[in-house]
Amino acid sequence: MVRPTIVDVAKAAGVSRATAARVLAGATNVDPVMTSAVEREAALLGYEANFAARMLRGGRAGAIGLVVAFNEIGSLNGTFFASALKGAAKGLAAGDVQPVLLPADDEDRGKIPKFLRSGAVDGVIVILQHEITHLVEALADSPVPIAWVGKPQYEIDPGSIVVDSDNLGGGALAARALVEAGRRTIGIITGPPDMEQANERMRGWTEELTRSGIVPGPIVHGDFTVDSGMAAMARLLQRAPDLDGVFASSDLMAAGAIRVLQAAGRRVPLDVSIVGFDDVLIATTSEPPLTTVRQPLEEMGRAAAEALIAMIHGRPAEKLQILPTTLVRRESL
Amino acid sequence: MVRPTIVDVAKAAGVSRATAARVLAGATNVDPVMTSAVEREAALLGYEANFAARMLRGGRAGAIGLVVAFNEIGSLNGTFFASALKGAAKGLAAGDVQPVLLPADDEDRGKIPKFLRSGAVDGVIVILQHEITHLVEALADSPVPIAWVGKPQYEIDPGSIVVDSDNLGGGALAARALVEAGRRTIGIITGPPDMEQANERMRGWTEELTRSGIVPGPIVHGDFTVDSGMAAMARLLQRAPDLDGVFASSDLMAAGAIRVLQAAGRRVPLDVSIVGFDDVLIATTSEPPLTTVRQPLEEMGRAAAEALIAMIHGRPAEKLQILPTTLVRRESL
DNA sequence: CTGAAAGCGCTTACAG
DNA sequence: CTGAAAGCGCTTACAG
Repeated sequence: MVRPTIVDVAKAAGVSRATAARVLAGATNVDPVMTSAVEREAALLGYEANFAARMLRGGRAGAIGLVVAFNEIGSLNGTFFASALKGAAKGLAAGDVQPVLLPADDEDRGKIPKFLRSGAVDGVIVILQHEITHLVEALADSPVPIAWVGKPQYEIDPGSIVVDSDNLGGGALAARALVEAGRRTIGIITGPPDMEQANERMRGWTEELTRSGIVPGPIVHGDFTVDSGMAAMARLLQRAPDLDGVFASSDLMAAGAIRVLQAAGRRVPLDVSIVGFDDVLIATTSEPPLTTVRQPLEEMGRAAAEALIAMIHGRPAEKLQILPTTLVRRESL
Repeated sequence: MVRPTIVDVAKAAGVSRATAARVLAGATNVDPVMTSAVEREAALLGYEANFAARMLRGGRAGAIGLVVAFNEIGSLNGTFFASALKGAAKGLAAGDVQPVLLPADDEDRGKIPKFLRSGAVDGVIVILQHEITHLVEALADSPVPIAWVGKPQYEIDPGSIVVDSDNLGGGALAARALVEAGRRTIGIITGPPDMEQANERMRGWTEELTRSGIVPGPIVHGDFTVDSGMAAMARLLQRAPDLDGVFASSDLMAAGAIRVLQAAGRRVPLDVSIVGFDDVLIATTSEPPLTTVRQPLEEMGRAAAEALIAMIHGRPAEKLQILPTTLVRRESL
C-alpha cells in the first residue's frame, strides 16, 4: 500500500508529470480533456502531494511551532494555556498552516533552537505562562520569526510580534470596582515579581487607588496557583486584619483566597470583596462565583497566529497588540 | 541569512559532501582530521540538517499527529484533554518524535485524511473526549497507524492501538465505596449514552451494587459538564427524594451536583455522599473536595505514544492497554 | 577510507 | 498548450 506519486497520476492519465502538476496546482490553461483525466486519476488513486517534497521545493514548511512549557500543561494553569492554544490553533488552521507542538524541555535546552534551524517550521508562537528566561535566551537568535502571547520581561528581538492583554488597564478596572463597592482597605495578591504581566496589573491597581485618594493596602506575592493564593491570603490577614477588599492577579489565587477568608469567618462579599483576573473555569465554579477581569485569551492566540502568518508571507503585520480587558461581574464583589 | 547546507559545511571543511554527511551521521570510520574539521565547521555555521530533505530521503516524517476535537480545547473538559495531551507529548518527545496538532474541524471533514495522505506524519494519536463519529469514519482507512486514547464505540481498524482506563472497574470502585459508607439509595449521573466509557462505568456500578444486594437507584444522563451535572442532580432528587448516595461519571458533573444538593438543603457528605470520576482540578477545589475515581490520564497518553512509536518502527507493540483506576478519598464521601 | 553519482517527489523556468 | 530537464538538500550504494 505504497503512496501514489504524481508520476503515477500522470501515467494513469496519459500525460506528462508537468501537466499533472499544473492541473493539480489549479492551472487554467490546460486542455480540458487532460485536466479531467488527471483529476479523475488523482481522486481514484487518492493522491495527495508529498509533504516533504513540496516543502523541500518550496522552501516553506507550511507549519508553525507552538512553544509551550510542558510542566504547565495539565497543571493548574491548564485553562489559561488551553484557551490561548485554542485561539492560536484556530488562527493557524484558518491560514492553512499546521500547528506543531514544541515542548520546551527544561533538561534539553538546545532542542528547540536546533529544531528551528532544521527549517521544519516557518515561525513560532510562544505562549508565555511563567517567565522562562532560558527560553527567551534560546530564541534570541531564532532563524524564524516569533510571536509572543504575553510580553516577556527580558529583552527580545525587536522584529518579534507581541500580543498581550491590557494588564495595566485590568488592574485599574479591579481597583475601581473595589472602590466603587465602598471598599477602603484593599490588599493585593500579585504574581511572581519577575513577571511583567503581574507587575503591570499591580501598577494599574496602585495608580487607580491613588487617583481615588486611597492608600494601597498590603502587597503579597503568589505564583498564580490556588495554594499560593491561600498562603498569600493568610499573610494578608495578618498584615491587615481590617481588610475589606482584595485584588488577586489570577482567578486560581482568588479562589484560594476566598477559602481562607471563609475559614477565618469572613463572609465574601459581605465582609470582604474579591476581584480575580483571567476569567477561567474556576471563576464560575468557585463559591461565590468570582467577579474578575477577563483576558481575551483565545483572541490573543488567534491574533498572534494571524500576525505571524502575515509576517511570514511578507505582508504588513501588527507588531504589538494589546487587547482590552473587561470586568465580568459575578458575586464576589 | 540563508540556512547553511551540508555542501557549505563540506566546502568549509575541505571534504566531499559524502564525508561531511558521514561525520554528521556519527560514522566512526572517517579520518579523525576530517571528522574534527567537519564538526568544527558545522558548529561554526550553526548547521542543522534540513528537515524536508531528510524526510524526503528517509521516507519517515519523524512526526506524529495529535488529533483533537477543537471545540473541546479550553472548554470545561480542558483538564482531561490537557492531561492526556501532556502524557502523549512527553512520550513522543522521549522518542524524538515531533507532536503535530491536528484540529478535528467539524466543517472540513476531509482535512485530516488529506493531511495523513501527504505523509507529513508517521502515525496519529486520537484523544477521544466525546464520541466523534465522523472522525472515526474519516480515519477508517488511514494510511498510517492510529492509537486511540479512549476506546471508540464504533468499529475501528483491528490493527489500531487502544489505550483506556478501567472504566468498568472504576464504576465498581465507586459503588463499593458508597455501599461501604452505609449508603443504600444510590443514584447515578452517567454520561452520554453513545459514549462507551460512560456506559462501562455505569455497568461496573450496576454490577457491584447488585453483588452487594442493593437495587441500583435512578439513572440520569449528563454530558460531563458542571451545568449538566446540576440539571441531572435536580432530576435525581425528584425521582428519589430519599437519595443518600450519588455516583457521577465526571468530576465536573459531581461538582455541579454538590451545588444543587446544598441549595436543596442537603449536606454533603452527611446527608448524601458523592463520588466523582477523573480526578481533575475541580476535585480538589470543590467544596467539599471530591472523593473520586482517578483515571491515569497522563500515563494513558504516554502509553499511546510509546506503543505507536514501537509500531511505526516495526517493533512489537501492545495493542490494547487498560490502565487501572483508583479511588482517591477526599471529603464528599 | 573517500568521492562521484543517483534518487527521494515535487514544481517551474525553459524550449518547443 | 505541453514535455524534458533542472534542482531543492539529503543519504547511501557503488566504485575506487
